[in-house]
Amino acid sequence: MVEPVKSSPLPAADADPGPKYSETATRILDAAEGLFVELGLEATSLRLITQNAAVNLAAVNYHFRSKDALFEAVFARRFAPWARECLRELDALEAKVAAGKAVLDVEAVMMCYVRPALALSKDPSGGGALFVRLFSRVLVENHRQVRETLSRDWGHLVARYTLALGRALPQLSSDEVAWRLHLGLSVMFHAFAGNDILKLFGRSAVSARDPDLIVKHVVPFVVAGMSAPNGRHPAA
Amino acid sequence: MVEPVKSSPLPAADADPGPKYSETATRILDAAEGLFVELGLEATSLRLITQNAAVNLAAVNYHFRSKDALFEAVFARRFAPWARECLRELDALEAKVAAGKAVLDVEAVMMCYVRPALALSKDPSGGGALFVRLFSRVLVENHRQVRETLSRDWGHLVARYTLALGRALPQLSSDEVAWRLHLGLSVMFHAFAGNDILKLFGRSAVSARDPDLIVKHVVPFVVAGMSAPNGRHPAA
DNA sequence: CCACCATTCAAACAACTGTTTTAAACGTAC
DNA sequence: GTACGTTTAAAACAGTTGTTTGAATGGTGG
Repeated sequence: MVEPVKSSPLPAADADPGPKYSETATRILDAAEGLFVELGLEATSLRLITQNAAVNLAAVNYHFRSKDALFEAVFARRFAPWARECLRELDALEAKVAAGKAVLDVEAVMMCYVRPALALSKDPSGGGALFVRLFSRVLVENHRQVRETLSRDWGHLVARYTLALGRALPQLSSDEVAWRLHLGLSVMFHAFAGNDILKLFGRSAVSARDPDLIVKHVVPFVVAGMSAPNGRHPAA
Repeated sequence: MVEPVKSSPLPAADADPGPKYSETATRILDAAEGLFVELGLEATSLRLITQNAAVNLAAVNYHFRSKDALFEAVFARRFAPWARECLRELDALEAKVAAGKAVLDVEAVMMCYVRPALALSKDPSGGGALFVRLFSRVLVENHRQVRETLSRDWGHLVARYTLALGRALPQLSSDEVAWRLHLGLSVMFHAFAGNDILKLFGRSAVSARDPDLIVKHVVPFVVAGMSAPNGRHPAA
């Protein structure tokens, strides 16, 4: 359980490092993370968490207020740095475009999502890969608290992607841009999360979970989907 | 709670009608369905179910063996007819193709999924729309029992789609066909389930849940994505 | 050394969980 | 009428849940 050395090439002076946790709190967060992903919030008991973390039961309510607050902390610990990286990617792209050193096309915008997601999936501590799956649980389980935090603190992130994609697809209405972003992010999100419907049927020929392989297949798919000609409804 | 009249134009002689439930059992299934979707399996207590269904607590263990078996029954009640409809679509398409009355292209194959999914979403009882969301819960919550049932009884359904898509995309390797099917089904599945990531951030410009609107936008996206030129990895 | 703080610990709290049991009522078919 | 499958009712079962309590512990600064 050695903390990985921060390897970001640019320290990003304005980055809020976020709260620091004691060793006990960190052990709780790590244990809870894995269990929440595997079993879900409701099916994971505090006793199982503290047992896996080798800490006392009361430590959870001491360091975090409640089980729900613990879940929020587990989520926020990974989400905030990731979202900041997404913003940095968008900033970098727009700076390059402004300087005439890059073109703002669909692929460039999508790579601003793919690169942070790929970095997460390859996080050597394994926590990043867990987080992606945790995120998809949040999506379908619809946790009220997390949803409020996301829309309050990170709504502008979505706005940034929407704006950039709109510039890359000027021939589409803003309505259609929103749909393309919705669909495109959906594929990538669930691809990285490993939410494989075919696997449910025991018939997934998609080989395992190599993040680079995911990128290789998902990027052409999404770029083509997003760049599709204007939607006309095919005969049902 | 009036049972909708079966409106299938073709009775499909070989269709297994599945188990019939008493009125009490049906009321339990209906109440459980809504609660499982909204709260999840673990967070839904039998007492809440029986209270919503206005039946006695013991009725659950009488009609279904256990809570887990009830969940399976809730899932199977909607899944089986839907999967049979998918098979019927594939049969019909292949018959048409064999007779020279249709071409086996990507869109035709995908419509064999879209039409049943659309019918579900428009189910006037509302149960179909609930089921799609329940299905996505099963996907991320990874219920062992349901997974076993699906791979045992319905694995061939996936094989059928894979085969058909492979014929529609003869220039792709079977590996790439599997990836395209995985990604394409993923978009459609989560689109119909309403798993909207942008909504999590409170910034979904995607107007509501009109199933026809979903089809209108998702079909061109998926067809384009699936028909994308062979994947080469763009520079990270 | 003592006081102070944060932390840990075992124990207990009331509430809720799925499930079972016992009993009594209901309608229908033989 | 008697038997049977169904349903209701109320109660109890043994476990587990999140949370709280109060005492014990540990190290740091005065």
